Amino acid sequence: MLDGVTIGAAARQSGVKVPTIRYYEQIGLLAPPSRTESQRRLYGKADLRRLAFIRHARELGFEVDAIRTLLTLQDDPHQSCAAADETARARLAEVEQRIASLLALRAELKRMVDGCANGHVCDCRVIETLADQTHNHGRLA
Amino acid sequence: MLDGVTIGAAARQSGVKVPTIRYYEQIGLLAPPSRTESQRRLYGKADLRRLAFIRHARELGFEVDAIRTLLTLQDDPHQSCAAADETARARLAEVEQRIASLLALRAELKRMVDGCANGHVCDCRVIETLADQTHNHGRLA
DNA sequence: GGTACAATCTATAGCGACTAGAGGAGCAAG
DNA sequence: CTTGCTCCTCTAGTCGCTATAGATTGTACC
Repeated sequence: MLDGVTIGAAARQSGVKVPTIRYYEQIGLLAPPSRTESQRRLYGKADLRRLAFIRHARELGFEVDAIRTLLTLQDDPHQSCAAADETARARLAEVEQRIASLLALRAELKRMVDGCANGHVCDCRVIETLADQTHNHGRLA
Repeated sequence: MLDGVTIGAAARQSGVKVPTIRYYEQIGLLAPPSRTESQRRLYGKADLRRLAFIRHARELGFEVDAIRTLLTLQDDPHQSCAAADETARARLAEVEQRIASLLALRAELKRMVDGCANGHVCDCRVIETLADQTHNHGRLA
């Protein structure tokens, strides 16, 4: 199977934008695909799967370097999966951290918004809340 | 008031790094402070408050442009607070969205990590989970 | 076949929000 | 006086794209 789909179709199917696909090729995340005579890229099934993989991982917040690692592991499945597990674990910790801080943030934003009488005159606490530095984690006074 | 603290002290007190303070000045988020004879920046109380405000807002995930808006409102408190409220509301929506997707992500990562027998041989599902774009139980190349 | 228009190509520059480095000057303490 | 820290300016790099320019090429319709 030497033929495949054009970059546009690949973009549609994978959900990765055209320039982003080219960018991934440029940074070596995606191998250069075969080309038509007129130098157009042709993507096969494997490329599409790889693209979907990348996209999914990016959506999950994995950095490109982490994805590179995962892809290497994928390419050589006999390797230990410890690295993949490690990567996922690190990410999980990160995510839980992030969730916690976003929950705190949401509470604060809610407080801010609630403090502002919706259709009323300026009784707004948004700025005061932001200016309020009782969240001082700086040492000293 | 001609004196104040140096940029290093300001950084320590506000929690904003020295180069970042200079950067904020450069992009007009912070007014150029007074200087010593040898051209060192001197920050007063108001500057420190503003820096803390900026930092707090950045921590809350406000973009620099949004902060600029908030600072303008702060500088002229007679203006309607609707804009500030609006900004905060938009941010809140964003944050709730973000939390939702992170919760989904956490579930997926947990599933991934749990799928990998901890100290054991490769039974690892990290890569499969990531490659699985349709939530089918397909295998990958 | 002609013509219009979409998709593709390369190459380069820009974005946000910093961060790092070079190379030099000032200042406080031993 | 010298060591070592802080500070100065300036430029360039980071990450993960995104946008633009200008040149082909492929496709659809007549």
